[in-house]
Amino acid sequence: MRNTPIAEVIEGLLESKSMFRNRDVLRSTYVPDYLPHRDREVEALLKILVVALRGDTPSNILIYGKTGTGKTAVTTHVGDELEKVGGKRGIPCRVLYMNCEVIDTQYRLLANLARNFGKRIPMTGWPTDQVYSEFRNAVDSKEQVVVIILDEIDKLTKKGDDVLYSLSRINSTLKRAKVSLVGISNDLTFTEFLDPRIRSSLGEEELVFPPYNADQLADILQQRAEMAFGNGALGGDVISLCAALAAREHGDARKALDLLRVSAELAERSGSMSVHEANVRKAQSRIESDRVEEVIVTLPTQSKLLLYGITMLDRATGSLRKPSGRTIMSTGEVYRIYKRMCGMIDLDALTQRRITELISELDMLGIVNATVVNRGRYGMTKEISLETPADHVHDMLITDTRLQPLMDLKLDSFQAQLGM
DNA sequence: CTTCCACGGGAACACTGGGGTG
DNA sequence: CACCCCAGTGTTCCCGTGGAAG
Repeated sequence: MRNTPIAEVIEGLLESKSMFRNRDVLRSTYVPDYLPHRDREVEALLKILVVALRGDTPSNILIYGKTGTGKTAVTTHVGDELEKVGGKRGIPCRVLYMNCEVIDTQYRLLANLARNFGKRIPMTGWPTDQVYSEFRNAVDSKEQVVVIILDEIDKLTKKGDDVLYSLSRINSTLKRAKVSLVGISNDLTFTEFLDPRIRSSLGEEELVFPPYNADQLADILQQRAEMAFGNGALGGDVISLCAALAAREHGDARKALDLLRVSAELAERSGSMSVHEANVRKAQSRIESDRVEEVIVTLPTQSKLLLYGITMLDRATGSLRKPSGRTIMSTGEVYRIYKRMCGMIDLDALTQRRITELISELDMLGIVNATVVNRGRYGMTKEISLETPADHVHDMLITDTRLQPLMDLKLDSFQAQLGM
């Protein structure tokens, strides 16, 4: 291989037979024509929205369900159908999909909506209400039905109460057009923090998507596998294993699909023409470690340094701890280390208030475990422990150039500094 | 009943990157 | 051009609060 020109290697790889016929159908973003085990949900959603084609205003809808229960797939699928039928019947019907995890401010949401109607809105600069009226006027410029899908709507509620309020009652200001909102959330409790007026108008109808069980997941995988692979590419138990593993995690179809796709990719890379159970097991740990790595390398410098401090503490106490147990650290300890390290690499230290917040973020990302405990006379703190082996995290962190000066920091001298 | 340490909400601030207007 | 307005981000400052150990 070493002596072969790269061009030839590429040629060879391209010509070698692939077990895949169509890899993309295994991605969770792919929406098939038929969604197994979601007939009820499709029908329910369609029933609510179809009144728009009779000239009435459809209710606003909230859709709940854990990740990978088909919320987005069902909604976009129904949206497409609605647009098609509307077009056939001469009723202009627009379905706008907005992912609030990406479009996460009021301004950006309104600007994106307005741009869908050909308005030119600058990225920033205008007052929000001006963007709102641009959008409103664009919508009301003719008779039409507009369905706005707000995916991950819970991400918006923190900073976007106002926009939800105005959108939810936009209909009363429209003369010709009709607007319906479809909010999608995986947090069942998110309306609790909402202004009651918004809550009632947004949640006129509510749909809850139950998680898939293992059999249903297997059906979904079977459907996709037929499109994705050539004959005989899958070993006997591969699908049921993927389904079982994903079912264990609240019936997440996205996870099941990822498992199947990555298993197949691993098998292919190892030169095999079929996927086996072993590939699935390997894929499982691979997906998780890829996720962790992705999260860690994209962390802002301050969080990296904080995490670096946590790994150092973990490693330093490693020799003292029982083989099974993790090192448990408190906020105070971690903060002291962090501050010391800031001095070493010439970085402004953040306040403890802020660090508490960063720790919580690391917790939500699943990098560390942090729970608040009340130790009575000894006050309140977070008990922090690493979720992934310290050495592993450590190796990823020192690839950051700004953390390089800390590389030579040896464990023993560190322990000495701590007085251990 | 006190005491202790940090949690976490809220206001306020500094800055950035973009308006529009005279 | 100078100038002020606006949204958004990341941060600091201030502070009331929890709840078991002492």
